[in-house]
Amino acid sequence: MAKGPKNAIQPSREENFPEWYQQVVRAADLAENSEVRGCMVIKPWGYGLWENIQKQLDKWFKDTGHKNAYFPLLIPVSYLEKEATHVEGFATECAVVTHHRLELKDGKMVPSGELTEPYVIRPTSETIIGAAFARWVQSYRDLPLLINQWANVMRWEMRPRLFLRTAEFLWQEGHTAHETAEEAMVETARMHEVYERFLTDHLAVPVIAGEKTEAERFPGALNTFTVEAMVQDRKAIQAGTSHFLGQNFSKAANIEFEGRDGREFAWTTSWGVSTRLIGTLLMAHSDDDGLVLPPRVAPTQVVIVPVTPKPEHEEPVFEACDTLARDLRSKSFHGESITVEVDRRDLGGGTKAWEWIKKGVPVRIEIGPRDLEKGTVAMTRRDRGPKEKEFVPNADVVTGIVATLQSIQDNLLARALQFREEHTVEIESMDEFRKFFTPENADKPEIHGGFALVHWAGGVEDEEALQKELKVTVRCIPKDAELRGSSGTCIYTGKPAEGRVIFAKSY
RNA sequence: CGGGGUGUAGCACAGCUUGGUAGUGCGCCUGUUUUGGGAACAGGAGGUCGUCAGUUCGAAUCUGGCCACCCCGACCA
Repeated sequence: MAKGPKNAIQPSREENFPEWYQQVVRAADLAENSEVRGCMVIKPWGYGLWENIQKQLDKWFKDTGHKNAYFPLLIPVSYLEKEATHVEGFATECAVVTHHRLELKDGKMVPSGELTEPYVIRPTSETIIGAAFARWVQSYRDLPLLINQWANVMRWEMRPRLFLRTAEFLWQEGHTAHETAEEAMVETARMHEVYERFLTDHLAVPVIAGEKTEAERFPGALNTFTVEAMVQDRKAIQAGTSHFLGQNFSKAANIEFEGRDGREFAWTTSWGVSTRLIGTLLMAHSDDDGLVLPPRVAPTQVVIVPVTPKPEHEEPVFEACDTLARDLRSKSFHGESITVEVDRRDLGGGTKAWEWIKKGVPVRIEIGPRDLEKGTVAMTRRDRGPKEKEFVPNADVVTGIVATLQSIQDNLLARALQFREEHTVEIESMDEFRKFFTPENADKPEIHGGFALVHWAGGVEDEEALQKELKVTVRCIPKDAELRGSSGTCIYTGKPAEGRVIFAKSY
């Protein structure tokens, strides 16, 4: 019997993290590159993850008073022009629609029927939603207006990577309008917290919540709040953002209403997360055997693999599998019935087992003839080694499954948190700072760095200089008082600084 | 947009220097034996060699144009 390699994914994370990432995406059958550069085909296993993310977040959006709606894919260029900073921020990555028909010329279809005004395919929808809000809001009694949209957007990226940065991606964008600045700020903070809670409790990804500096702010926003995660190459990834837009967009789009004391402009917010969450999830938890999924978002939480050495075993073993599947499905985990799949495909047991390992299914159960005799099953957890098989009495599987799933969920979070803490340091000098962010091997940089908590009082130019020198940026000004720490001296400018910020390399 | 590289079966690649009619591994199909951790054997299907032109009796192989993709940089919520 030929043995496969020790680990399912080559190269390992240590050897080549970006390549490992791509191999995990492929091995787990999440998505593939399409014939259109920068666009991806999201396959059922990847889309199942997105559906779970959607389902759970959507519930929270509704719980906090929002309603879903849908706005057009095409946005008149003149709309983008209305907000100066905004157009500047997105101009370089817009796909532009200029024609509305094709004509056959020399056997080729060529665009014809030029539009009088070109459209951009939405890179985000502040402007077109703003125009709708302007129509909908007449009086302070129409406020607050709390809208969310699930949609695709397009940003023409130079260097695409599946889930992390693609030209087209799926996301959710919330857009709200309020009577006062205070209400809008409360909304911004509330959704920021929703994201923080979702990443922590559902994706088991610990995040640092905080505010962006001017250099990293959303084009057109007064304040941008972010949740930043650390993934296993110790880089930061922005997992969700919530923006306080002030009156910038309401003035641009004329969201004006009859207030309690005369005409006023509304205060707006916007907030979003995207399919990037899937890339974040992957890089936070997966190992050298492939994807590792937190039970709360796994498309299938338990897989049952029948082991049938002889044809005559099939009937009783399949029956036992189906019975167990039914019993497990009758249990509920966080209010949803447990998702179970029985893999009856006619393939070698080992092959099937490894497929599910690579897909990251939290719990794998094998049932064979010997188990039928003893009334047990063989159980493995994806957060442990692939050979750590436990033989569990049948009845205990059913009674214990909820606790097992929760234990995996908790373990993943604890593990990720520990990883982040191990690679978060307070730094007091530029020498130390440079050393922290400089790989020892310049030709083939090893995994290095992490989160650096430093006192900072620099401006946009100072951040740009550091980005140029070390490829690091301020990820956020942490909300958490403990991380923020006490006042001190800016590590770069020497000016007094109110507290610490987080520097890191980022996606 | 600059610098480098690669296009050969579903995937990964060899063959090219020295032109002679298409190969290997994985995957796929059929059969037999297998099956408690990535099975073995036998047989089989699958390719206008990125594209257009040139050289030649003959081009995957040599020459030129074009196209696509990848890496590095620039850019990037």
